[in-house]
Amino acid sequence: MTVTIRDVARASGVHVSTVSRTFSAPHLVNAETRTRVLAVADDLGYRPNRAARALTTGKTHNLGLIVADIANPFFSSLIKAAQAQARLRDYHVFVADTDEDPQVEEELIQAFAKQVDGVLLCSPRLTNKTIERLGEEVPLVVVNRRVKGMPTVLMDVGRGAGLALEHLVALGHRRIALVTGPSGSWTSKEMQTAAATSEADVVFLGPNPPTALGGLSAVTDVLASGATGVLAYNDLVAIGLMEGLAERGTEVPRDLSVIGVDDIVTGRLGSPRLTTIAMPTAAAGRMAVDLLLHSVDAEGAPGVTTLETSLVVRESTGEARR
Amino acid sequence: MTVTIRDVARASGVHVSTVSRTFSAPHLVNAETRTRVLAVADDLGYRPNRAARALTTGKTHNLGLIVADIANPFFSSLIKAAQAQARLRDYHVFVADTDEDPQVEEELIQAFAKQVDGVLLCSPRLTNKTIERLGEEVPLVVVNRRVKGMPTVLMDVGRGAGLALEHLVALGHRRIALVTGPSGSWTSKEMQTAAATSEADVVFLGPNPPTALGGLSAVTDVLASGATGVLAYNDLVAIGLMEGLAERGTEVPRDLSVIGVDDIVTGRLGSPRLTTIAMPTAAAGRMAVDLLLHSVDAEGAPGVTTLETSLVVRESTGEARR
DNA sequence: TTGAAAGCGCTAACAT
DNA sequence: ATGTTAGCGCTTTCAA
Repeated sequence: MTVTIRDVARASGVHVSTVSRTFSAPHLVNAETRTRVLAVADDLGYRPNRAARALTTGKTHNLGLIVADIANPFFSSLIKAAQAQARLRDYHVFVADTDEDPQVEEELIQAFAKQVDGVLLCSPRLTNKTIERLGEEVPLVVVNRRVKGMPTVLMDVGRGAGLALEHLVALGHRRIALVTGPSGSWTSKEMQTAAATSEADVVFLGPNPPTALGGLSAVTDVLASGATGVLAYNDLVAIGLMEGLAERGTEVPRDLSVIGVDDIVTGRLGSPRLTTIAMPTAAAGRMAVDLLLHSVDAEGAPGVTTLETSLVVRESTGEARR
Repeated sequence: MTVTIRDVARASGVHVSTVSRTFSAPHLVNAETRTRVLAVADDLGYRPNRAARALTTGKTHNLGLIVADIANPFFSSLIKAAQAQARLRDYHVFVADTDEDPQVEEELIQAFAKQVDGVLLCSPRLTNKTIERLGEEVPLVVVNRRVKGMPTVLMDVGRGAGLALEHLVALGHRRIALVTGPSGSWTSKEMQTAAATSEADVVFLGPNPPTALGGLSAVTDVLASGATGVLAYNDLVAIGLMEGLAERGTEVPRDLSVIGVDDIVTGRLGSPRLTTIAMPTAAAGRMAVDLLLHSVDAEGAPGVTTLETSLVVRESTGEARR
C-alpha cells in the first residue's frame, strides 16, 4: 500500500539507487533521468521514508526539546526561538512536556533517542547523574542547569536576583520573602544563593509549584512572614500571589512589593504591571540549538554559555511601608 | 560505537532473535536466558533502537500533535490532556508549533510522517484539500475543523457564540462587534455564522491574529464601530482588547462589555474577570488521542465527535450603557 | 551517469 | 525455547 523507492524504480525503469540519488543527491543524476523519476514519483505519490533514511545515514534532521510545562510562557518563548533557529538549519523540533515529573522526563529522553539527532533539556528536574548517563544515549544540551561535561546554556538569574534584592533594599525593604520553586530547580538554588549575600533579612518560603496556583497558595505564608517585599520564583508565581493578595485586600505595591522572574507578557498586562527579572529566553533557545547542532557533528570541548539577565522595574514595587 | 542487538547476542552466546525476543516478547524466552541477556545488555549499555524497530513493525508508539501557537493556553491545555491520555495507552506525544504558518504546518506533517503513528491537527490553518491529501501519507485526526472522511473532534463554538450573543442582547446591547480570528480558522467562521442569526446588529472586525496583540490593535476599530458589546475570537484577544481599552480610559463593563472564548486561566485572574465561552479542551485532547489510536489499528468509518461548550458569566459583561 | 550488492538495527515467520 | 532466514525502506561504497 505504501509506495517505496522500489516501486518508483520499477515504474521508471531505473535502479533503486538512481531513485535514491534523485532525492538525496540530485546533482549526481542525469537531468533527464531525474525529471522522469521525479515525475513518476510524484505520480505514484512517493514520499521518502525519513525513518528508514535515518537508519542508514544516522541523521534524522529532527531535534527533541523537553520542558517541564509547555503552558509556561517562559518555555514557549524559548521553544519558539529554538524552532525558528532549527528551521534555519533545516531541522525540525519536536517538543514534549514532562509535567514536572522527573520519571516522565527520563522516559521522554529515551523515546527521543534515535528518533532525533539530539535533545534540548530545558530546566530539567532530573538529577545531574541521570542526565550524564542519558547523555551517552543521545546528544544533550542543557538549559539552566550546570552538568559536568555537557554543553550548557545558562541564564544568569543569580545576578538578576541580586539586582532585584538591591532594588528592594534601596526602596527601604528590610525583610524580604523569597518564594522558591520546585526542589530540583537550578534557578531556584541560584536565587537562594544570591539571597544569602543580601543586606536584607531574607526568608525562604517553599518549595512551591512554579505556577500561578503555587503563588496563590503561598499568600498566607508570605503575609505571615512579616516581609514587605517578595521575590517570587517566576512571574506566574508572582501573578498568582498578587491575585491572592488582592483577594485579601493587600494592595501592591502600597502594602507589599512583588518581583517576578521571566518577564512573560502577562506580567506586562493588567494592573499593577509586574516588576521582573527579564530572562533572555529567545537567545537561549537559539544558542541551545546551535550548541546542539555543533555537538552533533563536531566533537569538541562542550561549551558553557552564560546569558545576561536584567531587572525591569514596573509598578509592582515601591517604597517599603513603615 | 553504538551497541546493537548483535553485540548483545555475541556477548551472551545466543542468537540475535533471542535478544530481540527478550525485549519485545519476554514471555517467549527462558527465564534463565532472559536474565543473562538482560544482564549482558545492561552491562554493554544496550538500548533498543526505536526507529529500527518501527521499520519492521510499522509502529513507532509515538503521536504527533500540531498546533498553531504553543504559547496559547487553549492549546497547552489540549496538549496536556492528549499527552496524559496517550501515556495511558503507552504512547508518547511530540508537539510542533506552526507559528500560524500553513506552509510550516504542511512541512511538519511531512516531517512527522513515518516517525509517528498518527498526527493530531489542532485548529489547522491548512485548506481542507491539503489536509485530505496529507491524510493519505499519515493517519490524521482533526480538531476544530470539519474535513470530509477524516476523524474529527469539534467543539460547538457556534452554539457558545449564540449563547454569548443572547447574553449580551439580554443585557440590552443592540450593536455588537465580533472581533474575528485568522482567516483559515473554522472557529472564526462558526462564530460568524452564529452571529448572522442574532437579533443584535453584529459588525465583523477582522481578520486578526489570535493573540493579545491582535486584540490590542483592534481597539480603535472596536471603539469606532459604535458597539456596546464585543465578542472576541478568543480570551487572548479579549484580554489584549481590555488592556487597550483601559489605556484609552474606556471602562469594562461600564462602557463596554467584552466576552472571550476558551476560558483560559489568565482570564480568571486580574480584573475584571473575563466572561467567556468555556471550551472543553481537555476532553477534546483525550478524545482526539483515542480516535487516532483507534483509526491507527481499526479501519472503520471515521467518527465525528462534537463536544459542548458553555457560557461562563463573570465580570466583563454588564448592562448596555444607554 | 548508472547498476549491483551490502548493510543500517531490528522483527517475524518458519524451522528445529 | 532457540536458531535460521528474509526483509522493512533506504543509502552508499564499488564497479561498470
